[in-house]
Amino acid sequence: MQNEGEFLAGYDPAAYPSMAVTVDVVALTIRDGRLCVLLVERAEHPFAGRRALPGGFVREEALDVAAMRELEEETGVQLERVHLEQLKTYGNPGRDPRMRVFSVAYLAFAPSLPEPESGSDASGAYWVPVEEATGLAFDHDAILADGLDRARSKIEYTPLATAFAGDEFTISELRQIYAAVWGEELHAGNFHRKVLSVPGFVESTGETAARGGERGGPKPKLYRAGDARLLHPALLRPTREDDVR
Amino acid sequence: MQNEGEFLAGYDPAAYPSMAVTVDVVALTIRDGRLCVLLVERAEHPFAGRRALPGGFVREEALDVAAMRELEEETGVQLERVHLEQLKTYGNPGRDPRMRVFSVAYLAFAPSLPEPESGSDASGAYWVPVEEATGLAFDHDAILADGLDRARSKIEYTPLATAFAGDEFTISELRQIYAAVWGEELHAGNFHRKVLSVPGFVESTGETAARGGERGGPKPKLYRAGDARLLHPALLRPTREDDVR
DNA sequence: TAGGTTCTTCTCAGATCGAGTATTACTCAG
DNA sequence: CTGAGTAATACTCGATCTGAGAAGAACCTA
Repeated sequence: MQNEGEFLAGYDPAAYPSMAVTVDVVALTIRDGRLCVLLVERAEHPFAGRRALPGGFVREEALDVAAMRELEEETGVQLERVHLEQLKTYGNPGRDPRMRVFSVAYLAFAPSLPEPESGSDASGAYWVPVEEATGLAFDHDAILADGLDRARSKIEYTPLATAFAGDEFTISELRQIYAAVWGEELHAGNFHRKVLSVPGFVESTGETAARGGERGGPKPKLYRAGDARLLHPALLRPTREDDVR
Repeated sequence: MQNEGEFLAGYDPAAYPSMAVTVDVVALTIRDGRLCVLLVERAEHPFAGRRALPGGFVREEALDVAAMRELEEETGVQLERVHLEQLKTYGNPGRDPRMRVFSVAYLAFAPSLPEPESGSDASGAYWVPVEEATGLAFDHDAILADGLDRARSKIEYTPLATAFAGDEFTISELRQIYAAVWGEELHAGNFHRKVLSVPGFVESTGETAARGGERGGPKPKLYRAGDARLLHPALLRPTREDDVR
């Protein structure tokens, strides 16, 4: 882990506090049918030039306030419909070569957002498909993996997949969100039946989309998120024998 | 926007209030058919004389090592079969009147342990039925509530209920564990069918208990925990409409 | 020995599941 | 404008899972 020799050589631990608390955010969204995570390019040592999860030090504020602040700073967007929940805290000695750093990781589900402009002063943040988000700084690979696990199981029994969609969406769009997060296709007819049969998952707007799909098909009906907080019954992933043992 | 490196370079420890990181443990067990939590009586200010979750400062060690250490110090027992998992981190400013304290809470599932002797130098820890564990120090009431939520849902889709049992147990004992954690009775026949039908949940020892129940009934067969890490299908709680919305 | 208790296995109807089919409405290429 | 292909939605079917209850045998205490 401590491959930044020059940096560490000039670093005097005694001059600084021996520990710090940060937040790191695993912010997920769906772009072009792919599950993407928000990454930043690190300018400073350690891990200069490497990609990392957005994050920073916690100020005199609550933890979730710090997480939301970091997320808004990186995306440059006021986030209203974003879902944010605490994921896990990482504090192994040595995970940061400078000092003992405890990082409280958060998981965010965001509807598709504009790419942060690289020219703007906002930040050097950008969305990356999760399969391509490897080799991150610190232990952020592990944090991302934990976030993906959480996201994939959370949409099974909560309506949080709707947090990836706009205010109004079609059943088909919702199905594509599940497909993107789980990385596998779903049976359209069964998914349709299931979503409509779960009380409070979605509610009809009474409207239909302005036009059908790009390659044909009727105009789908529009729905918005319902008031359920849990899905009963749950929308389970196709059984994966491997994960069971 | 500044990243961690820039922040650290200009960081003056004297300009900021001191902070600390602690672990607190929600240790659960079943005693006499009741779900109990391990509490300690605080000797020092703040909250002197109040009950609290066992916990303490994190040393130069991993977080889960700190949690296990605290738990062993309080129970005075070497814990081998205990399940320990991270619960959530609490860091609201003001949750500790002395300074900013971030507490990483852990959740432990323990088989029934002997009551720590109050005469011993081990500690002033004791098991308390969860319904009676109110008015705790700091924000420990909220931490305990979160731990109970987690435990109640975790035994639905993982075999962790077996962590409350001994090495060998009967289906009936397992059912009483579920009943104690969920706070409701379960249909014995259906529970029996369900447990045996989930692959890897339990495996037969081939033995039967030395004697039947205290008030009659045949000698039940003995089982031990199987190798499953997830229950497929899950053992869902009777639907609670209230919790859904 | 009698009566009550518990373990374990069945039964049965209703809900849910995955897989497939059918119908209709739409888009696009030519 | 038309025909081919695609997608939204509804429906069918058999397999599986569910909760509720019943039954029989084993076992305890009185």
